[in-house]
Amino acid sequence: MQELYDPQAVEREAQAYWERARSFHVEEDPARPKFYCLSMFPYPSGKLHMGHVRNYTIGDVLTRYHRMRGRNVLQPMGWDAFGLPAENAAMANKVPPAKWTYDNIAYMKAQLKSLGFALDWERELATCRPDYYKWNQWLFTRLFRKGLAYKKTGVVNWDPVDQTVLANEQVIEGRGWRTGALVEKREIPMYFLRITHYAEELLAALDDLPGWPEQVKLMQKNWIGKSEGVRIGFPYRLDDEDRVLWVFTTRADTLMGATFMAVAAEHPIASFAAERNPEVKAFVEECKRGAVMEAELAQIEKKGVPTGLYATHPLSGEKLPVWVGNYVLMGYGEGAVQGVPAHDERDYAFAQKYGLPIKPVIRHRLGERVDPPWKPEYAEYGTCINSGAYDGLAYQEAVDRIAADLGRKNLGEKQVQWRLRDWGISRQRYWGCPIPIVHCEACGDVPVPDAELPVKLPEHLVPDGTGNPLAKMPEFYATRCPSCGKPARRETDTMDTFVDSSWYFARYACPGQDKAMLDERARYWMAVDQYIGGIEHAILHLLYSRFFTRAMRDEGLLPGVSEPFTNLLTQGMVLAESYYTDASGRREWVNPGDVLVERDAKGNIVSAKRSSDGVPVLYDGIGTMSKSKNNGVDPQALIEQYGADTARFYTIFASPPTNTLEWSDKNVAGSARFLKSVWAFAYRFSKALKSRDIDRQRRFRIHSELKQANYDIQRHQFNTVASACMKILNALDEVEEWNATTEEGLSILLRLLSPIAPHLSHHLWRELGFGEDIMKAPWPEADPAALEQDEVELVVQVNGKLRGSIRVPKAADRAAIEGLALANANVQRFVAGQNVKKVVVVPGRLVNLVV
RNA sequence: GCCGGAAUGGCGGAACUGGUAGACGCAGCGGACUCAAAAUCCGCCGAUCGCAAGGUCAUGAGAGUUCGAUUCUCUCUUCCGGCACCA
Repeated sequence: MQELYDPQAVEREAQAYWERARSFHVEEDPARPKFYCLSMFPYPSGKLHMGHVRNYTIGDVLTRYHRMRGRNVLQPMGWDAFGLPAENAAMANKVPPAKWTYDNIAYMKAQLKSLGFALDWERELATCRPDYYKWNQWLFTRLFRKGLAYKKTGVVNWDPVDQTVLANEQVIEGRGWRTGALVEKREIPMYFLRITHYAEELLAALDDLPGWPEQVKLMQKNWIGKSEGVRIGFPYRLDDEDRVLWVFTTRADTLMGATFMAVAAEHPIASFAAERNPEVKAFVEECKRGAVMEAELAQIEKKGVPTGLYATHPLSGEKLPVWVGNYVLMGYGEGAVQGVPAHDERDYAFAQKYGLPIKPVIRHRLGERVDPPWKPEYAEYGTCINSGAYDGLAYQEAVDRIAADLGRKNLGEKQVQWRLRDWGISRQRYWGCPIPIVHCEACGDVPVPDAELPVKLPEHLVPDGTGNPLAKMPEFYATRCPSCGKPARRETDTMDTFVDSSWYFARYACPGQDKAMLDERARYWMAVDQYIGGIEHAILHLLYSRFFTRAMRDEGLLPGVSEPFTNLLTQGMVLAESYYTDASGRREWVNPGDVLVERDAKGNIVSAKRSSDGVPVLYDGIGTMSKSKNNGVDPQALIEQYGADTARFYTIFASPPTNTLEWSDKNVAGSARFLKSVWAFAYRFSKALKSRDIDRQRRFRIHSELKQANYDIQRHQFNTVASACMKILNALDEVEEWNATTEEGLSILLRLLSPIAPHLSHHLWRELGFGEDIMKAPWPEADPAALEQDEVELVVQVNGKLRGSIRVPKAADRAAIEGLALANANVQRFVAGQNVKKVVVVPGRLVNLVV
């Protein structure tokens, strides 16, 4: 055995072994329990970043662990290959998105291979390939025929200079990112998927996902947002015609306190009023300026303007003014609300601002009055007052009675309302999956027949930022109607890339299948047993995937499978420090790898300079790795300097998977040092003369660590598993004793370490003669006999404060323990002269004397 | 603004079901080896009082429950993620 650890050589050799043995190839095997372990696939942005390394290392640790525990483990990999960055790169470099994407895939695939992940590459897929997106299109036509996909108008960000639709990301402070023009809202026809059809099921099924973090389930629950309330009609007259203005409210009990109505700027009443009233028109136009982002909308100043119209209160007959309000969302409920200033904070602010009456109708904890300023108690449930027939009723009774009374007048009924909206999938962009629809003047929107699928996306175009190039390309859009054969126009919008990623996990099960979207192999592998990815996907991607799985189930593609992911692990983000210099007048970001930092004894930064030229740099704090701040750490450099095992070990050791990980080059050196000392220890072991002795002390320590490590691995706290490896090595290394316990300990250490640092473990396992392939060795379990102890140490507290410790026989009874505790000299100092009122004994842990 | 998280030494983090706060590692300091440096090895390492034994304080802030709270409850602060066209 070589004396020095050469990670590059060890890794090359191990990877060649796995390649030769096809170690990661998997097939369906009904005889063994299956385990489908999946990490979210990457967007091929250029090269791997540390977030990828972390994500795939976590997945690989679980994959190798379950493999050693005898499961048939599938871990595939692919590419989320459509999307906006490819178009941006295309514009910047005048290269087609396809070429840029395929080049990136090739580079990143080589990087993934160099990290030694146990991936079955024979299942690789890329969403931009026709053999994949064909099935997006196929399923879309099925959903379209069922009415689960349909067309209606939707609102988009419009850049009036480039004459193009912008993504939210491309709108910066209300302006287009390339043109700087003020962005406007525009309504255009789009295709929607009817996710609301499954709203009830998507909500209820969250209770049957014990393997998901509570936090994610709660976010999804709130996002779906079921609320039970009452739909209420307020009659009004328009153009000598009787009409009804409908609102939805969860607070029908406050109906008698309604003093005004407010409608969204897009509401038909607003449009009608705008035609007659210039003030309303100006306000509606003002509302149309700006972007569509909810976060922005929610923070703008609440404003409104009266339409001049009045609606009739359905119970009191009072005339209520109808306003247009910029805080009313057209997309939620009816696009109109009742204004109850006394019991709703937003309505209160609105009424205060415009001098509208405030009429308290609920007795709240502070009494019956509503006086400025607003207090949260005003919005709480209470009994009705000033409400005529409803006085004295509590919330539920009031709602029931009011709904019943409204029902008799045909002006209301109880209703369930969802916050969840249908999913608009149309994108006016080139680099995506074409929507398989042909627009025919005679036949309308006709889905492309199966035989003509896929609708192929031409791969040679270069977008120029002024709209979708497909719409300027007759060879693409000029076609004939599949139904009547007359000339027709092909849809040029493409699908939201979230569609691509909503079912890829099932497609991995069916490599090579070109006759169907999925086949019976998907039934063997689905659902994914462990899904791993960033917390930033907690809502959209995961919800869309849950929806798609149900849509596929109902198409007969996945019988009996409703949930795609049985267990979910949401990893934290990888952060790094950022530094800049403003020597040149504007901020120039310096990569932390090029910064020399000087710290004081407390570790605070005293000064920092660029290593290349000594220019002083300033510290900007810690944040997500990004191109704009030039603080990305390139995993490639790390792999080249230390090897893949160190990169993997560090990302696992640095923090638990769910935490954010703050990058530090110095800590990497510590991980490298540990792997080096494992090698050094193995080398000395290989040379040593071994006895057959067992030493109980060390064996106890090793098996205690192992027991804890096995618990930690099950709860996915991998950083302490890495610590356990260090602790075991420390225990082995403490004495120069080469016996049977050393050998056992080393074999435990290598197996425990192998999911994290597989190359080194693989090499040493063979080198030391433990076996042919460590992946085929059984996972180590703690030996209960090794954990037995005759004596235990108990901590002694007086009034909850630590005052000493005692050693007692394992079987000692309460009285004996109490006696020993009181005999302790330091304990005596604090007990002397006082009454012991109570003695708490926690077996195996502590004694607390209360005086 | 709304929804969901997080906060422990100079730093990353540990602490099992409410039971010894700071495991393991990094950085730092002192020493050994060396002509010297690197590497390696040994020791120290929350604050504070004390010659020492030991004491006191301390888990973002403030309250509460408990024999005992980093852990449970309430209020607040700061930071992070998401908000439907970034992926």
